[in-house]
Amino acid sequence: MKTLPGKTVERLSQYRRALASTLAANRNYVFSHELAAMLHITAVQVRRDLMLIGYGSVMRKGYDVRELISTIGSIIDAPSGLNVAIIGMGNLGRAITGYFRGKRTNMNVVAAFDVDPQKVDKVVAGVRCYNISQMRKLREELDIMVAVLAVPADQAISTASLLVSNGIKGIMNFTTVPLNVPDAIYLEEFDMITSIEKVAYFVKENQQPEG
Amino acid sequence: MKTLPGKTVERLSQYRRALASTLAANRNYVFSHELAAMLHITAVQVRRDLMLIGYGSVMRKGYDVRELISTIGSIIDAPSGLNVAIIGMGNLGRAITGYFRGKRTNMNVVAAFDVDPQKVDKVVAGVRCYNISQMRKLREELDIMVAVLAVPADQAISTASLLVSNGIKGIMNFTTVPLNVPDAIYLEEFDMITSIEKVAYFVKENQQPEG
DNA sequence: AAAACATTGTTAATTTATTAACAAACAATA
DNA sequence: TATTGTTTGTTAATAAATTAACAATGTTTT
Ligand SMILES: NC(=O)c1ccc[n+]([C@@H]2O[C@H](COP(=O)([O-])OP(=O)(O)OC[C@H]3O[C@@H](n4cnc5c(N)ncnc54)[C@H](O)[C@@H]3O)[C@@H](O)[C@H]2O)c1
Ligand SMILES: NC(=O)c1ccc[n+]([C@@H]2O[C@H](COP(=O)([O-])OP(=O)(O)OC[C@H]3O[C@@H](n4cnc5c(N)ncnc54)[C@H](O)[C@@H]3O)[C@@H](O)[C@H]2O)c1
Repeated sequence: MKTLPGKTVERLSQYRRALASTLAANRNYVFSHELAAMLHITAVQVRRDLMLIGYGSVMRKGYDVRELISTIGSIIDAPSGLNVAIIGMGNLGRAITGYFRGKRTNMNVVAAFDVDPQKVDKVVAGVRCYNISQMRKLREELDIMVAVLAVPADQAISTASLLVSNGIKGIMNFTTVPLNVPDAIYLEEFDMITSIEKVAYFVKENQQPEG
Repeated sequence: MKTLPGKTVERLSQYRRALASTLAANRNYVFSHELAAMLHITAVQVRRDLMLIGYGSVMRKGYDVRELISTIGSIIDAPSGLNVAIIGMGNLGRAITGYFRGKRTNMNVVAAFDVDPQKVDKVVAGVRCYNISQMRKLREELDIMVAVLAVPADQAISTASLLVSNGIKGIMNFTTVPLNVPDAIYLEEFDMITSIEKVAYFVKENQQPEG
């Protein structure tokens, strides 16, 4: 299959989450407009995304929830699951680790890393924290592909290059420091202040974003 | 000024952050291509965004960093600052509260709210936690406009309607529950699992998102 | 079993967002 | 002071994302 647009990938992840809650509510079928309402988007958008992943089999009473969940999984999930490490077991690192626990996803947080002896060897939400010096060894042993970077700002750049040189393939960067990584490494960044400033702007303008 | 596209607002916030670090490095002017490099975007994009906010005065040696910071502020910031509350002082609530501390922004986290007696009346990173029952009163007294929702999933919907009925104008939703709020309330949502699943997908595909 | 209705998949149209192209505005250099 | 080089602001072109339109397919109602 052709590589999907990033936006579609994001929505597929969200559809799956919405579908899981649909299932939890004992509904076995959903219409495109129901899925749309849950995500605050249009039904056409939903249908178009599902078209892109070639989701066919449908009766005229909506999509088969279980089937769609599994189809989405077959598209966006790595076949054998994907191992994730948290780098920096501070407030944010702990919040993320806790968040993953119990979520039924195809991803596993298999390790955390820190430099602080107080954090090392502790277990949080079932995840053990190792000294960052063991990164190379454990990266390989545990087959860690993706790192969530949650270290202090002044450690961000050096830690990111350590990750890259140790064979990490994707980085989710929560620090506010813009990272430079090789093209082959997929980098995603998020900053709450940007998000909240956006909320603030549109609250001030008292309207929705144009476009 | 015409309402800006949401994407541009996001980038303005990021420009400002990048500009602050430029200033910290004792540079008083930046070129569009330098700003672009810091955000991994193109110089044209930068120039176009600045055009949209009508940023004029420029000598031929780049943008005046201080001036640009203040111009961006005059566009995206609320004139008198904007007060924010954290709803749910758990792991994530604490991480966000700590994150705001010391960040020079126009926004202030002025209160947190929780139901747990263990959390109420405690102070974290300079922010006091109140019982949620005091929300209405304090919302008004402290002029809280924006709420960051970080309560357990099963409390999300009821808490959101409480926020709305108490006069909150914008919500940053970190729970995984899709909220329904009146049109007049600006709603922004974020889910780490979606972001990390996106990283995972493009790592698997071993390429960048198309488009 | 015909008519009316509901829902999908897909193509076409529209709208947004990004990128390219380039004249104008200097600054530096010869 | 001409010439060369940089960098901007803006218009035009391109590309991406969303929305609209609608035929096809089946379901329900009469
Ligand atoms: N993007 C966002 O929305 C957002 C929100 C909150 C925090 N943050 C950022 O995330 C980062 C962490 O925030 P926090 O509140 O958890 O901070 P924190 O200080 O609580 O945690 C940082 C952790 O990193 C560890 N650490 C330090 N140097 C390290 C190294 N070289 N290698 C591995 N671990 C190291 C520290 O020991 C500590 O445990 C900060 O950069 C902060 O600005 C971002
Ligand atoms: N979007 C993301 O990326 C992301 C990441 C981490 C956590 N989360 C979500 O954020 C939420 C909080 O996560 P957490 O790890 O901080 O959980 P947590 O359990 O540590 O914290 C939740 C807090 O909310 C309080 N609370 C419960 N009911 C409340 C109510 N009615 N009003 C006010 N406060 C109430 C609890 O006392 C607790 O302090 C969860 O919904 C979680 O799924 C989202």
